[in-house]
Amino acid sequence: MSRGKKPTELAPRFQPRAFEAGTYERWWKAGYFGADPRGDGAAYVIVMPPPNVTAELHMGHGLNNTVQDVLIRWRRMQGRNALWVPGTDHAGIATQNVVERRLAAEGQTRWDLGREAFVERVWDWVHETGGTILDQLKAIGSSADWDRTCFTLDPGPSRAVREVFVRLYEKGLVYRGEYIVNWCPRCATALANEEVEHEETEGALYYQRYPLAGEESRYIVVATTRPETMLGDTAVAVHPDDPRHKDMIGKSVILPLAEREIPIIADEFVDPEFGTGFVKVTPAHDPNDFEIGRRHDLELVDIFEPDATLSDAVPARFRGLDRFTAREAVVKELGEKDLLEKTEPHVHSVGHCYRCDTVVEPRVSEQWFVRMKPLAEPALAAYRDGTIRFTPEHWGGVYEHWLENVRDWCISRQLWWGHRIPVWYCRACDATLVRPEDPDACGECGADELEQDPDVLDTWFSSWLWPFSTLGWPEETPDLKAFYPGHTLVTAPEILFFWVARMIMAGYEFMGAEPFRHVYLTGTVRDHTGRRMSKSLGNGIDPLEVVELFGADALRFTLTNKMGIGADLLLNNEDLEESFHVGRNFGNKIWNAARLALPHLEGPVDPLPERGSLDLADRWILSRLNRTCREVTDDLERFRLHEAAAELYRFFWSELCDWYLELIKPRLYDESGGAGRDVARAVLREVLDRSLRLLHPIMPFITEELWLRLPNRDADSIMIAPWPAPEADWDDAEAEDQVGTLQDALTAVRNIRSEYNVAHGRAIDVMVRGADDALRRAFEAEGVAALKLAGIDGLSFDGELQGVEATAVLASGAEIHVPLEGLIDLERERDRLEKQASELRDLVIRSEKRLANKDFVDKAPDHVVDQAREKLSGLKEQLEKIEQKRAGLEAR
RNA sequence: GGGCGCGUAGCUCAGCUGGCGAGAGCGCUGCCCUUACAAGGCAGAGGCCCCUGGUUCGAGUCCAGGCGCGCCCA
Repeated sequence: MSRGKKPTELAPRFQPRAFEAGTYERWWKAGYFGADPRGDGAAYVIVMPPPNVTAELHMGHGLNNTVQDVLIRWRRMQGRNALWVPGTDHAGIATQNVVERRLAAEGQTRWDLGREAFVERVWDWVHETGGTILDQLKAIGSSADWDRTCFTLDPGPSRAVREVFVRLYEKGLVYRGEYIVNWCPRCATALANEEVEHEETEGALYYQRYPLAGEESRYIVVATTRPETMLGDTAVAVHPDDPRHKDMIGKSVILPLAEREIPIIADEFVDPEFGTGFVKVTPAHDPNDFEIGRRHDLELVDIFEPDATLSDAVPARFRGLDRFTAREAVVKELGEKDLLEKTEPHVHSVGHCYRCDTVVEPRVSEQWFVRMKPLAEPALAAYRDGTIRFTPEHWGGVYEHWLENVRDWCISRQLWWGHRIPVWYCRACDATLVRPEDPDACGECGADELEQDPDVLDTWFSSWLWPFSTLGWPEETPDLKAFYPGHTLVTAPEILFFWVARMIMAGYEFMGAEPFRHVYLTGTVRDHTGRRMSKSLGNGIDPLEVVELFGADALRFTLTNKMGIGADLLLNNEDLEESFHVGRNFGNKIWNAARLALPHLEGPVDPLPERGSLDLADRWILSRLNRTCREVTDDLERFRLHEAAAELYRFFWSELCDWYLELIKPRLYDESGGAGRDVARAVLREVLDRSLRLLHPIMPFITEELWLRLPNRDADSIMIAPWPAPEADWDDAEAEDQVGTLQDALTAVRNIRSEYNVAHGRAIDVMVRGADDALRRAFEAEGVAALKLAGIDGLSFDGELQGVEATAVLASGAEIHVPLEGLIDLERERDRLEKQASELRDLVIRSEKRLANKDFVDKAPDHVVDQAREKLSGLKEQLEKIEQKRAGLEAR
């Protein structure tokens, strides 16, 4: 569908709402987002970090997906077979929590409904809200291949999950066992170590007396931060080499309150410096104690119910108490019995559930685990040999450190929402069946009394397969062949361990290759006071509101512009205008540049003419454009998106709009029928065309809207137009030099006008003395426009000084004289010149010092020394002229 | 306890591999509704680049230590 738009349709103001949605619709219908495994060009693949299926878009998603879309659009324009795989995640705990909360509002629990009905309810919720977030991603312009949208609970990814579980089980890398795990009493499930957030907390250290068995008048003192767990103590430990307590090893104490006799044992783990050197050992409720318990074959006394109330394992008076109430009760009773020696304030780290922030309880239970060491080896090697790289680089070290110390992964969750563990237990013969498909009968005894493991798998157990499960694995699909391994992963650093590292491990284990080569970790979005934006703090910004107000391009440009490598990103949630006006204003600038340009591009436009027929301004802008093109491409290659954005902003605004458009106006408006107008039109078309292409990955909508109105397009959409390459013969140092000095001259004149408040309408005469060749030729070539730009009426060279005039000396040595009879204030002029002279004097001194240093002259590279010499002579000339002029004024 | 990051204009930050007369946006000052744009134009003010040492001909940039602020892991 070839489509052109009439330039005259352009509204005077940039109104993104008028076209963004329609443009997106058209792209989609044209199939531009889709990638074909048989497509041309080398593949370039990004898998989208799947947002929670019921989530709503927040600024973190906005940032993340902007980066991905910039990269994918750029690579697509470069001719790569670009695939961006979208999808959503079932987010086990989070989603189940939401639905449970909704049930609670109806006065129900999931137990009231039963497993099947509850899961139905969750599906209802997912069907109701799922997909919202994907539509929201479309609103910000994301060009993902939506036809491939995947959900972690879809049949394909589900099959991959089972396949992986079975393979790992058969390899001995998945095992079941009774271990101490992190337990969230509110979610009533085990968590992986990574799912626990540690927080420094002001607590207390309780010194408790445990009487010696048989010598009740003597006691030892243990220190603990968690007195309530004493009810589950099964030993007291000391360090074997602790001279103070050596003689106590082998004795026993009477555990107070519980009135049980427990041994005093020796274990290397005990830190003699901590407390009294005696530590209580609670193997069922502390990870270290659990290890001690194993070594000494201690009994496990689990004192908690799943909801962290005290169980039947404790004396009747404590049963049913919540753990924090129990702490008070225990402390109170110990005090009453004179068994509490003292308490001291103590800061220690307390684990919290990453989903509900409840204090996590270490608890022994039977769970499924993945043995991680063997999986970590290739993932580590891939980082160390440079196969996988990180931006910012320092995250590589964090990744490496985690992998070196990786612990086994608890993958079972006591939830109902998720992938059910593919394990069946035979009630007849006790066999354990681990199968990718649901079995009908026991493989051992043939009985059909099978019971499936009630637990589900950690959500991350499906997302770690994402880079290949979304492409059809375990089938050997054409997609898998064409699009694996992928290339870039863009995500937030907080899921480096949860997701990124595990994906790399899974990639090597199941595909024999890395899932991507480059990991780009974004910063964190914060509010203007530096707090992380979050739902609970209520300080978030809804990206869709920003799109409504200012447009997706404004959102994207602002975010891109603000994202330094590794830097957090501050946005004012109380003032969206303040936060996003930069992007919006830039859009408006682009829009208005087109409003000027497009009417002049109506009718046939010539191809870019021979260099010989180009004006100075034309040669200059093409040279600058070339530079911009190189820099932007280089920035994108190095993931320096913020610099690409800044470079484009600078080029478009400060060079194209401020100078080029102004310089060619006389030619554009020239009705005389000369060739000049056609040349200007051809160059203008070319420059706009390329600038818009370079801007497209960051600002897809406005660039499309305007690009479609350009004549001589080579594609039906800018999205599939080729990425500009620099043209060797556009580089033009001479033109850059000439225009540069012309800009200096005009700025000097404008400065004088401004200094003396010369009204805008009042044209002035300017006389230039000592102009170098570059300036002379620049004025010759661009005189008409140049004079207009500074409000110059008559320009002359090397004339006689008038006497009463304002003067400026350019870096090139050229003198600008503006006779302003009646306006010049001699004193002011002297001050002006003196100020400039004084600045120059400082520079001259610095410069002379540097060149007087023999070491500098000998050791610095020649070109640096030469440059310094030229600089100095230039400065001296400039200074001399200013001083002369000032002295002249002094004489009056 | 271990590891990492940050400290540059009033504010938010660029400044990557050392050569800077230190930049941008906002804010500020003055002038201008000049027919693409007041969401704009022109001109300008504003900086012990946290501190102290070191490496180097040369340090905002590299190294060490200190101070202050964050983050991650145990």
